[in-house]
Amino acid sequence: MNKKDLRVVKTQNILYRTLLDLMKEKTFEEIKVSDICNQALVNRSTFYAHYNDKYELLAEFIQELKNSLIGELKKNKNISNTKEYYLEMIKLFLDHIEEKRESYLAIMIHNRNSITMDIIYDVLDHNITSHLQQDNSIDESPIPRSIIAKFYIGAVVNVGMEWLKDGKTYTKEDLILYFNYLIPNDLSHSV
Amino acid sequence: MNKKDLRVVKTQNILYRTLLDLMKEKTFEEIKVSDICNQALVNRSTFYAHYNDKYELLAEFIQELKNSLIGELKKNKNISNTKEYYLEMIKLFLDHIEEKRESYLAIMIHNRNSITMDIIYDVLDHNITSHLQQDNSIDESPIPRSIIAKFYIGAVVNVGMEWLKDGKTYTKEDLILYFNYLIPNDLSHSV
DNA sequence: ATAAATAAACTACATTTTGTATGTTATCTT
DNA sequence: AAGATAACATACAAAATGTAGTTTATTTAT
Repeated sequence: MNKKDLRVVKTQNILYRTLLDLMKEKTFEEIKVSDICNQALVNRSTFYAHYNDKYELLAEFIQELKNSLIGELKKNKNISNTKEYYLEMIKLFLDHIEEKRESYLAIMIHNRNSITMDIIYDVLDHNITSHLQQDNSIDESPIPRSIIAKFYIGAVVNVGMEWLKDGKTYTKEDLILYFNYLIPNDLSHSV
Repeated sequence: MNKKDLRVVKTQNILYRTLLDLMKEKTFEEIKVSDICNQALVNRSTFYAHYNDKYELLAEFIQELKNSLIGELKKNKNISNTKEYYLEMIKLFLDHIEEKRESYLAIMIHNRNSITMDIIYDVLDHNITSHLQQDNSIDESPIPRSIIAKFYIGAVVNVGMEWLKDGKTYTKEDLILYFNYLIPNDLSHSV
């Protein structure tokens, strides 16, 4: 297998990085291909040699975040159907958004919560929902599994995003403690 | 006070309506001012007589939804600091998204959850957070009020949006019942 | 019902941005 | 060191934007 041409790696990195920087200043839509190229000191024709348009560059940006989150969540070795599993998931999720803080803030500031939410929901949804499928502790639940999943995913993500924006008023450990209170021992909510 | 010129009302309505229709087909960004005008049978120069750009039209669209939600939530006469208040809030919220279903679906399909979320979060956040300020039943809570608010708002909105997208697999009454299970009697989560 | 007001249509134009194509120069790989 | 190829420079056609000036049609107010 051949190593990728250094020039290609360098150009793509710098374009990626420049997009990130520009998103701190303006909406993604306000960012023109020429803006990226000017700031990156890359010729515009070179840009088009790599991407068909700016949306492709953004897609790469998003995919990178998704992959990172997916990788992070895989670290969860807890296979129990208990609260511990979900709390561990949340911890890994917080680790991830903390690590990618710069990226998430960039897309949140000027692009509304939009893109962020979708990235995270996609991944978490897939993970949590599939786990819930096998969680027979909620067989007797009066609430459909999918609703339970949406409920807690929405809750955790919303708190997480606020935490990032707030500039970490609380420590990650604080947050996990709060979630420990907020999430019931019995996810099935059976009475 | 003079009545608004009929021509103006007519044109604005048709532009608004056309934007909504087009958003069912493509991304907001893919929609060109000329697309709107062609489909609306309105001259492009007329468009610019009303709005500086398509973003201004979208802003109006969003504002309309916000106002509608604000109006809906005001119907809550329950002033207690109990679970009833929050459940009533949720009911009104569900009424709202059901009524504005077409609009919400339009912005969700091609524009990712983005805009939707922001509209709703803004309004709900303002409402719930300010109510929580006066809720002294959670004075003793180990969890900050703002976190509690973000948690349940994210949860409810995420479930609500899924409900819309799913085409109402459950009735509104079902949903309210589920929320009744999912939301604890004691919001403070004190042990 | 008519006149004055004004919105909408029509037309034209300068500007920006996009996406593509082509030849040259610089850099990397083997 | 030679061949491969990425990046640069330049040019161009097409699309879309935003503005301006003129004419036509509709509405409001008398």
